[in-house]
Amino acid sequence: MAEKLTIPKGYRKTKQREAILEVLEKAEFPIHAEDIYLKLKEKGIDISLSTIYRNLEMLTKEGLVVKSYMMNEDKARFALPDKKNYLVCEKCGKIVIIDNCPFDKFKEELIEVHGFEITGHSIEVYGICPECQKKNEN
Amino acid sequence: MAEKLTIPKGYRKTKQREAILEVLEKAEFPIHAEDIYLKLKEKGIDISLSTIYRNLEMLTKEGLVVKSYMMNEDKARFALPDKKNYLVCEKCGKIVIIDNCPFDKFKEELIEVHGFEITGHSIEVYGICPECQKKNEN
DNA sequence: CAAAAAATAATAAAGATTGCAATTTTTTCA
DNA sequence: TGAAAAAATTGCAATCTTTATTATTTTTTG
Repeated sequence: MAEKLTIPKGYRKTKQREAILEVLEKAEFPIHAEDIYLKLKEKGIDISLSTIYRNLEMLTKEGLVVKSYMMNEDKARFALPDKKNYLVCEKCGKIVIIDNCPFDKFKEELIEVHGFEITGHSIEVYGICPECQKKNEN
Repeated sequence: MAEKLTIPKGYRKTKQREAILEVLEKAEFPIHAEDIYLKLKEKGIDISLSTIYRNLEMLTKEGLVVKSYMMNEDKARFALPDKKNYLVCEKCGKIVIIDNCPFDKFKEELIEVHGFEITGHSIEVYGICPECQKKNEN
């Protein structure tokens, strides 16, 4: 849980940058650029949306953050790499992170079959969460 | 290969619709709305981009088509469901479809751990293809 | 503490997607 | 077959997310 995220080498330390990293650390699943903007606004930290986008781009390039798109959404989400594989409930939209991603078992198979050198992956699973299953028993 | 795609029940048969389905059937990997537009233009079929978007939305809702976003691209791609899991080369952008997706083996595990009723999934793997590995031996 | 480099803010611009009103095409059924 | 009704398409405007730009502010360096 307590990831020790620091601003990557070669980049300056600014309060905006640290605030963005803090929001990403606390987030329980991938969030939108605007979510970061609003969360910081709540805390009284005024920041420009473009600063958020610029920093997210940098953090993604540096590998500290993973960008993803979710089912039927036309805007990107950002998360720390350990939150990049998730289940989404089609009814209520709940997002549940997949820990211990079973992907590694596939990896070898994929390397063998396709010859790719694999550097990353992202898995999105859709379904209906237990609560919504109970609600909609029809 | 020869998927038998038909316009879903309750929708009218139009040449635009059939043309869009044909392009999707022939595509080897997920493509952009604009790719469909250009492919049809080549064939002399003049169609409006908004018609393409409207139909893609309908086909996605009906489950005939899967929408996805690719690494560092800010526009959606569309494909038949059997092409939704793929490898992307980070160097040359080549896309290779993953057949016989090993996901089913995980499915049971995910159901057990999270209680979700699973309806779908999508896997994107990044890496470097064999050709680019050879080129960049440095 | 002053100069140089980097980052931020604010706004404009770009690009993808959706909405809308008018027109055209399909379907229906008399 | 051939109106009439329903649905779909067009063309364009509007919207929304993301990127680019430029002036200003903040950090860093020595």
